[in-house]
Amino acid sequence: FRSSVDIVKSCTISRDLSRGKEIHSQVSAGRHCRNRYLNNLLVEMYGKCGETEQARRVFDTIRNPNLFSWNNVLIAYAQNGKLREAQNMLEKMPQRDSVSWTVVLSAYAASGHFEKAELLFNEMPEKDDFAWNTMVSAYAGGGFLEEADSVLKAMPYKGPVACTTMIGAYTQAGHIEKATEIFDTMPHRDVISWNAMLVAHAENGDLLKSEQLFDQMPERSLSSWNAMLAACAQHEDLDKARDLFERMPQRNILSWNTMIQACIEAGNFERASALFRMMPVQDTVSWTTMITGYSREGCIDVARRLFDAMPERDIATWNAMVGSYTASGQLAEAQRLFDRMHVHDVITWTALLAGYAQAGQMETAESIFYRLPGKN
RNA sequence: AACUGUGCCUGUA
Repeated sequence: FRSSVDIVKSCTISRDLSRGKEIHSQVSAGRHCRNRYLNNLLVEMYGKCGETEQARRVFDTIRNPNLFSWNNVLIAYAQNGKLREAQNMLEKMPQRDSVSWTVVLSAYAASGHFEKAELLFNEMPEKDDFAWNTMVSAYAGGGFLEEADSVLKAMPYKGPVACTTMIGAYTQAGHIEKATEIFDTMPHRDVISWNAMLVAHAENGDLLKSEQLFDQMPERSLSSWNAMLAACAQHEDLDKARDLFERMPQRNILSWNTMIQACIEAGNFERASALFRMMPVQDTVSWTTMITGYSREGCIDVARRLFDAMPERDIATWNAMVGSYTASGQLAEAQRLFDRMHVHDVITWTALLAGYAQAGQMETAESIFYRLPGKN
C-alpha cells in the first residue's frame, strides 16, 4: 500500500502519465482498489497530468468522497482551464472550504477573468492567507499592480508570500523603488523574499546591490546561489560567476545551465562547451543555451549539428533554431524548420516575422502579422 | 495518521 502511494505521488510530481496509468491499473486490480486515500491521490495525479476526464472517472468510483476527493476533481477542472465545470462543481459540492474557493478564484484569474475572481473572493465566507495571497497574485499576474497593491493593503497580515508576489510584479514592471519599499517595510522576510529582492536589483542593473543582499541574507538556499549566479551572468562578470560556482554548497541542473550561460554571455565558448560536456546530465535548456550561443557567434552550422544531435527538443529549442536562421538571413531554412514544427507560439511567429521584415519582404511579414494568433 | 490551493533561481524573438 505504502509503495503504491509513493508511486502515485511521484507520478504526480513528475507528471508521468504513462507510469500513472500503470500504477492505476495495478491498484484497481489489487485489494486497495476501494481505498479512498489512494483514489484521491489518483484523481490528483490525473488532474495534474491534464487528464480531466480520467480524474473525473476515478472520482466517480469513490463511494464516500470526502472534501479531499471533491477538491481534487475541482482542481483537475480548474487547473486545466475548464472553468464552467469548475464553477459547477464548486456550486454542487456538498461542502466546500477555503481551498475549493481559492482554486476556482485562481483559475479565473489565470484565464483573465479578474472580475469573476474578485467576485468569488468577496463571496468567500472566510478568507485564509492562501485566499488573500491568491488574490494578490491574481492581480499582479495580470499586470494590475494598483489593484494588487490595494488587496495587499487590505490584508490583515501582510505575510512574505503576498509581499514577495508584489516584489516580483514591481520588478517585472521596472519599479525598483516600489519593490524596495515593500521589501524594507514587510513584517517578515523569508529566504524567498530575499531571493526575489536580489533578482530585482540584478534586473535593475545593480549587481552591487544584489551582492550586498546575497552577503547579508540570514540564510541562503540553492535558489539564492543560482539567482546570484544568474545576476553575474547577466552582467557578464565571468570571474565572479566562476568563483560563486566553485563555492556553491550544492549544484543542480539550473546551476550548471546558468554557469554555461555566464560563459556564453562573456564570450567564452570554450569554457561553455567544456561545462556542457562536464555536467552530470544535460537537459533541453542546456542544449538550447549552447545552440543560441553558437548561433550568436555566427556558427550556425555548429548550432544546427547540436540541434540535430540532441535527444529531445522543446518549443524553445525550435524557436532558437528558427531565430538563428532568420537572424542570419537564411529565410528558406527558417521557413523549412517552421513548417516542421508541430506547435508555434508568439515567439516562433515573431522570429519569422522579424526575419521577413529584416529582408525587406514586407508583404510576407505583414501577412504573418495578421495571421498571428494571440498578438501582444 | 497519510492526500488538495498562493510567492523566488537557467534557455528561445
